[in-house]
Formats: sequence, structure tokens, C-alpha cells
Amino acid sequence: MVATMIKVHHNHEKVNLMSDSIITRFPPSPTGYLHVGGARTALFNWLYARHMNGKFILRIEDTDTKRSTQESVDAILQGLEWLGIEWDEGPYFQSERIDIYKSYVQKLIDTGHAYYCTCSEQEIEDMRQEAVKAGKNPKYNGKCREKGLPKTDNAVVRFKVPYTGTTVLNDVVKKHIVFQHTELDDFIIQRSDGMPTYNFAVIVDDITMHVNTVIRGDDHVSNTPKQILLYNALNEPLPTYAHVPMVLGKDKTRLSKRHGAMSVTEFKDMGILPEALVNYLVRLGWSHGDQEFFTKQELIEKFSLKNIGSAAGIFDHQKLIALNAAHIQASDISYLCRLMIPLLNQIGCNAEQGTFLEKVIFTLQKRSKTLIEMADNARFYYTDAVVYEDQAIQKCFTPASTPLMAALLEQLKQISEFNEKNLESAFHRVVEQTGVKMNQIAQPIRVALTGKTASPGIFEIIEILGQDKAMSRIEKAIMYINEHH
RNA sequence: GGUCCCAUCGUCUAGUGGUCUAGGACAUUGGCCUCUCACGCCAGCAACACGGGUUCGAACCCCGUUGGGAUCACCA
Repeated sequence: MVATMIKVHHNHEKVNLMSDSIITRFPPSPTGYLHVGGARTALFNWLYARHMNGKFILRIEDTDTKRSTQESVDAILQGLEWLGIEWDEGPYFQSERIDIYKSYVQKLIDTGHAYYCTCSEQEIEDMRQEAVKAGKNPKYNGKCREKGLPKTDNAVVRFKVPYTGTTVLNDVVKKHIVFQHTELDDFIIQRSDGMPTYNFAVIVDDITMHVNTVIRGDDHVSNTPKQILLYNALNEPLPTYAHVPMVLGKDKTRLSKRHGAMSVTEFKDMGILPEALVNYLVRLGWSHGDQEFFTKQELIEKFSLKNIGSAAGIFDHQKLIALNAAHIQASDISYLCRLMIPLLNQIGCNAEQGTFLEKVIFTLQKRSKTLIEMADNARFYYTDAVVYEDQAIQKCFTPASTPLMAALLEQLKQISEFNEKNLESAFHRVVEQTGVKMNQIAQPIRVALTGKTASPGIFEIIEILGQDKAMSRIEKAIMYINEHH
């Protein structure tokens, strides 16, 4: 049984189990990483279930044994967890439910809705060629349909699609779509190796798991009439369908590697906050008036199927980055500190939890678009061996600057308490003494302390660094300038 | 190619017959603030794909054209 694989989260006891409560699912196939398109679909399903106080199921569609891998399963689970998408049931694995599919196949055979087919690959290929020659679509011609063949070793099972008539899909976002049965053929529901095919496995899973709301990419629209026909043959009620427009790359083609980052872990590695990716992905194709910034809680409160747009959207990295900056600004310092410690350690900064880190992060919060950028800009707080950038040397380390730096040093010696206010006064005294502009003294000092011409405010930097470090860095800079001129 | 879907600034979108000389956000341009860089603030540029209808009136409804996308497996 699959019971051992079921991981139930108990943090949503509020879920009511009435028959009309919403049940959604996310059914990735483990053939690669969780990419942003899939993540968005998962998000919509999860958000809708939470919004409606329903249930969200995770199901791994691994009936393609050749392409499915454990690494992919792990990557998908990790991606979902990082995004904060928690499933109430599952993950279920289709590969462990073969008996269930087989019993449903038998039902269909017993009721005359499906049949065994022993046509060879070559025969089918010929049929297609023939159809194409006749100006039709490549299709199976129904050779075995009325033969009443018994089960044999290499037989597949096909579903009988009516030769005439139409199937209608009433979609929440696409509205009314009519499909002609003449466009379909008797598709395979069970492969010769006994595994179910996608269209069949999906509907028996959705039926047996009581999924009543299917939100998925609109690349599935053309599969839907087949699935509806299957529901009807099984005499089961249809779920509510919501086919959401796809996410496209910059050139308006289907998103792929050549469009840059695709998997959610790549975004994590880029220093994107999960709440920013969530916000961006949901907002791409869904809207709530003019609102751009959403916390997860707001998303759960405000998400609805009726505000999903009908046109495909293009993935825009710049907007993601901008939203990320907004989420960084809105984050608690303590949260950012927790995320930053490993990143800082990775680049050789020995960071640990504490007020020093908190102050550092505070100065960087407003000027960092990603966590990676933040870590990079935090370097100088942790390394005494400041590396001066060439451009900074050129611009700020002039012979004229050394007397100013020395004058400031004198003032710093006399400060009793090293706080921003006192430091500002010290700078102003130098300005008054020498008659130069503030930036003529501030910039060389900034380079002396950070190695760069751009940094957080000079007073806050000095306060955080403390008297000893600040003064020794300035002394070193003066020596450096003297040596090089 | 058949079938299906889609169409508002470069991008994401608001808009559901009159309040639209079309609003917001990202990007971009100029300015303010200022110790630098940011943040913030102010201002600017920028769109209803095209053609027919329906209507007193159309971004909104209908038809066509064009353009784009999806899909046509013993993949999902």
C-alpha cells in the first residue's frame, strides 16, 4: 500500500472535509527541476485551496519510467518547500497505484468503452501516413476497435472515442470551448507494459482522490476533451477546470533554458527571496486591481480564479528583481540575518548572529536588490584588509586628501562616544577648519574604510566599525597614498 | 498543415458601453533630496494590432484580417 509514502501536514486542521470543499492538486512529472511555470501552477492550486479553506494534494506522475528520476522528485519537493507551498496530502506516486489504474481499465473494457489493440508500431505508422495522404490528421484508424480481442502480452488498451459529436469544456478562464470528436482518435490508456498513460492516470487519480478543481497550464486544453470523455464513460462528475495562460520567454516562445534562469533553485541561488518569487509568479497572469506587492497572507486572502487573465505572460527578470528589492525592504532584520549568515560565510566573512550583523544588514537593506548583492556589499565590514578599487584610488586618493584625512583622525581621537551624531560633528569641524566641501573629506574616508566610492552612509559605517578599526584603516590609507605619490 | 487559445504602453496589468484627452507597476529619461550609492519624492516618454459592423455612444459586444502561442506520442 502507499500509506507509508503519505506525508500529511497537520498544520491546517481548519480544513473542513465536507463533500463540497475544494480539493486541488499539483501533479508534476519528475523529469527535471521545478521550473517557474510549474511553480506558478502549484502556487495557483495551493493558493486557491488555502483561500477556499480546502485541501491541496501533491502527486508525482512517474508513469514514464524511462524519464522519471529520484533526483527530480527531490528537487521538486525542495523547490516547493523553499517557496513555502505545503501540501496537505501526499506526495502520492503513480507508480505505486498501478493496481488502481488496472481496475479502472477493466471497468472500461467491461462496459465496452475500451478494447485491446495489437497493432504493431509499423501498422500504426502506416495508418498515420495514409491519413496524412488523404489530407487528414495522423490518427489510429480503429482497426482493433470491434474485434473484441482478449488480453495478450503486448496488447495496449485503447479508449473508444465516439466517431461523431462534440465534447464541450466549460472552463473558468477560457469559458466555452467545443471540440469535434472527429479531431480525436482512439487513444491509448494502458501501455503494452501495463502502465497507464497520462490522460488516463490523471483522471483516475483525480477521481479517487476526490479532486474537484483542476488548475493547470493551458497547454493541457487539448487533452481535456479526452479526459472529459473518460469521466463520462466512468460515469463520474467532472471537476471544475481552470486553464491558465502560459509563461513565455522574452522572445514570446515557450520558456526554456535559453531564456536564462528557469528552476526555482536558480532563483534561490541568485539571492531572490521566496516571497518575492511567489509574489512575482502569482502576479504574472493574475491581478487584484493595481496592487503589486503582496505578502503570502494577502495572496491567500485575495486570490481568486476569476481574476486570472486570459493572455500569456512574458517572464520579466527586471520586475522580479524590483519586487525582490521591495520584499527585502519589507523583511524583518532578524529574518534577513538568518538568511545572510550562510551567504556571508560562503564568501569568507565570519558572520554570526548578533547586534553587529543586525546593524550591518540594516545599512544594506535599502540598497540591495538581492541577497547576493547584499553579501557582496557587506564584505568590508568583515575584512580589515581593504582592497581599494582602481577607480576609487584615481578619484579620491589624491595627495590633497591626506591632510584632510589626518585632520579627521585628530578629531576622531577626541570623540568620547562613537555614535553617528558625534561623528557627524567631527566631520563638520574638519569642514570648518579646512573650508572644503563635505564630500571632499567623506569620499577619501569612504574609500579608506570600504575600498569603494559607493557605500552606506559614512557616519553609520564608522559607528559600526568602531574607533579602532576605523582609525587604523584611515591610517593605512594615508600611508598608502603617501607611498604611491 | 488541422484543431484550439490569445491580442491595452518595451514588459506585467487596471479597465467589463458613456466617469478614458486610457490608470498603476517594472524599465527608461529629467529633476529634487544628499557625504557616495541607494531609498524616497516630483515630473516626462510610452499602449487600446488592423478593417468592418452593432449602438446615440465602443478599449469594452459581433464578424473578418493580421500577428503570436498551444497541441496533434505506448511524454506528461
